[in-house]
Amino acid sequence: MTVSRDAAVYHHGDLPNALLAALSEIVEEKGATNVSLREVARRAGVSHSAPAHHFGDKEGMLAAFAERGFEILHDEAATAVDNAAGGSALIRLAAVGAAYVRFAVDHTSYFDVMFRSGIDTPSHEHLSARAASTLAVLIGAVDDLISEKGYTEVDPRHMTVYFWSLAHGLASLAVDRSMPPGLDELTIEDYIAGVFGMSQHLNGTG
Amino acid sequence: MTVSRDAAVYHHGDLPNALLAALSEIVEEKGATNVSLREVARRAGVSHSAPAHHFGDKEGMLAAFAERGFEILHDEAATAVDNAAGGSALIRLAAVGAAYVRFAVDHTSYFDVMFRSGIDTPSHEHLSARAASTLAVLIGAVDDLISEKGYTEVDPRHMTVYFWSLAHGLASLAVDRSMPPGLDELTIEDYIAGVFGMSQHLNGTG
DNA sequence: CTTCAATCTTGACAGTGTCAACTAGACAAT
DNA sequence: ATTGTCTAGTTGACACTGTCAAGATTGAAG
Repeated sequence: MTVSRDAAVYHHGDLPNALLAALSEIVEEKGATNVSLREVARRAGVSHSAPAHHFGDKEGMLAAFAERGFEILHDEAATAVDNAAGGSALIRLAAVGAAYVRFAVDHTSYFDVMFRSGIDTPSHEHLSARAASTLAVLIGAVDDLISEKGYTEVDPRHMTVYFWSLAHGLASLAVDRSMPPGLDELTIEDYIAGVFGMSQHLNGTG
Repeated sequence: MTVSRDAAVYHHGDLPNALLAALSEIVEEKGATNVSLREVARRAGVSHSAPAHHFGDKEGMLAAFAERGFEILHDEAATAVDNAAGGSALIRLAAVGAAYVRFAVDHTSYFDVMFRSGIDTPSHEHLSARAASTLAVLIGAVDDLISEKGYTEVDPRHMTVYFWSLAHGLASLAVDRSMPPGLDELTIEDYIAGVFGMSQHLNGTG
């Protein structure tokens, strides 16, 4: 994505996308906490303050990137539900969780910026809207489970937090590669099967 | 913790502790990603490069702080197990999880630095040792559950990751205050009861 | 009293985020 | 063709940052 910089180019055509692509590279190399606006600009072949012109400030740039992350996550979670349409509600719920973890592992730079770059999500309107609509996929799957099982004593909000915690926690551990000793040689699919299988085992349906 | 700076003080007596106390303040105010060595130094009333002298560099300072966080978390988790010594192994396991979440909420600055400041834990020997011994508390509680229940088909490593994910995920959501709509007015104790209660409900013992 | 190591300071350097002022180009109206 | 105007990008400056080398100060051991 690094671009040779001969002369000033005043109309790039699609600079915001180019900047976010450069950002993605840098996050992958050095982590979300070691990003600088100026290096993003350098890699995109533009002047040092071009990014701020498009995104307002550094946090704005990270928020724009995180927004895209939520779009991708939303789509992948929704697709997972569709692909598991033939199974039980619990299967679909586990599919959402697995999609969440796979997203974190396959798109680490997005996950890193979304959850660990220090941006204040609520203060970015578009970003928090995307986050909410992503969460809605999970909530829908939980509601399906509750109505399928006919649960009456279960608070759906608690169950949502339960599955969200499970998925987000596993995703965090996997991205950090901080698995327990003796478990770090397993693949991410092993973790997913183990954890969501544990959930089903404890549920007595596995 | 801010100290008036009249003249040079060459032997503070306990500067490392004073620096980490100042760090804690700043993290609480502005988050772990907005910390600077120089502001830490200013608040402790010393010169701008005193922190680097004690901790090597910025990441070293964060690592030293994170190390203390793991010590506290270890102690609180171990205490939780002791306090639940009369109950079942599952009760003790839930107590460890609850202690984990309470630690994150009550000591947000520690949690923030430990897991979201971008430090590379494995490259800090003391830090990763403390992290491992903290994890050992959880592993012990899992082993107890498995032997108490007589599980034979359950991989203890999978079960460890399961409970760790649950606790770490809930802690992350709670610290970020990113709970589902309609659930943000509940207290952290509600979340804990809901999530670990969910775990027991699915297990058929609650 | 001397030496010495540890503690902390001073000063410098390159890199950073942000802001104001400037410029280049596209595009429409005349 | 000329003009005007809006958007996109630049330039230059400022205060702040992490890091490093060199110096200053102190407590303690001999």
